[in-house]
Amino acid sequence: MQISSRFTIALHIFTCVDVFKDQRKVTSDFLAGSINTNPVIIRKILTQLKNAGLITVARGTGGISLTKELSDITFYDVYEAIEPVENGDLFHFHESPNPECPVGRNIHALLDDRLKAIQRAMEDEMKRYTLLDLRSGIADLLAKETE
Amino acid sequence: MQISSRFTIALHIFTCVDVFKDQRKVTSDFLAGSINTNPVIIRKILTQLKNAGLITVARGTGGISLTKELSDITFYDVYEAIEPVENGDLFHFHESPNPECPVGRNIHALLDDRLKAIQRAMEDEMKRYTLLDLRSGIADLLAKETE
DNA sequence: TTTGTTGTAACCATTGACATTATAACATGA
DNA sequence: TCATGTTATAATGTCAATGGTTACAACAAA
Repeated sequence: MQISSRFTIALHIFTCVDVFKDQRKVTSDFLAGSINTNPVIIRKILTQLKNAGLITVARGTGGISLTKELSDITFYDVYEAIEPVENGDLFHFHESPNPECPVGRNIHALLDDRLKAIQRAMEDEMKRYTLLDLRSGIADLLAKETE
Repeated sequence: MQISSRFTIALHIFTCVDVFKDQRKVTSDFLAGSINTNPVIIRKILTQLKNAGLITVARGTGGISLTKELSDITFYDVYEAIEPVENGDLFHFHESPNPECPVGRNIHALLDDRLKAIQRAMEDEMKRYTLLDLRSGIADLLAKETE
C-alpha cells in the first residue's frame, strides 16, 4: 500500500506555482511538463484543491492563485483535499466479522482506538509542515545548484 | 487510500489464537468463520506471518504457534510482515519528473526528508502497541460482556 | 491408510490509479 | 464578434492490487 502520487503531485504543483508565478503563466500544460504527466491529470488534482478551498483557478485565461497564506496551508490540508479516505479511516476492516464469535463481535472495539491513535500520529506530523517550508526549501536547493 | 484489511485481519488472527488456544484447535477454517472470509485468504496471510518469522504453522495437524512473546510482537512487526510497501516508502512519487525544470529535478530532495518524517511518526506509534495489549484488551471486553 | 489440515496454483470480479482523446465552457484581446 | 488559449469534464483504456473461489498436492497423525 502506498499513498497515491496525486499527493506528491499536488505538492509539486504548489511549489511550481510559487517558484514561477512571477516569471510565466503557470498552466496545466506547463505543470504537466514539469511533472511529466498528462494535463488532464493536473486539472483533476486542481479541481480537488479548488473544491477544498485551497486555490482558485482562472478558466479562460489560466493561472492559479492561493486563497490563503503559504504558512496557513499544511501538508495535511493538501492530503485531506487529495486522498479520498472512506469515513476518514486510514485502516480498513474486513466487512461483517462473525457476531457469534467473541473475538469477531469485539474486534472493532478492540482495535479502533489504537488504530485511530496511529492515524492521528501521522496526521499530526503532516500538520507540522506548511507550503512556506517548501518555499524556503526549494530556494535553498536552487541556490545550491548555482554554487 | 486505505491500508488493506489484511492488516486488521492479521491482528484478528493473533487475537483469536490467543483467546482460543486452550479451548480448541485454531485452524484457517475456524479463523475464516470468525472473520467471515475464505480460508485461503487466511492461509495466505498466515504464510506472510510465517515468512516474517512471527509464527509457525503445523501442516497436517493444524495449529498456530508464536515464535516470540506477545510483548515482543508490535503492531509494526505485523504491518511490516503484511503490507508490501515498495522500497519501504509510504509515499509514491510520479515517475521521472522533468530534469530540465528546476522544480522537477529537485522535487525528491525537497520532499523526501519531510515525507520520511511523517512515515516515521506513523511507524513509531505502531511500535508502541503489542499483541500483549490485545490480550488484555480483549479480556476486558469479554469481562464486560458478562456483566 | 484414512482423515483433517496446510500450501499453492489457477482463475475471476471489482476497484482504483493513471493515461489519453475529444469536446464543451469560458475569458480575453484583437 | 470572433479567434485563441485555457480549463472542465466525459468517455475510454490499461494495468495492478484486492479479495474471493475452486481444485488439488503435500503433509502429519491417529
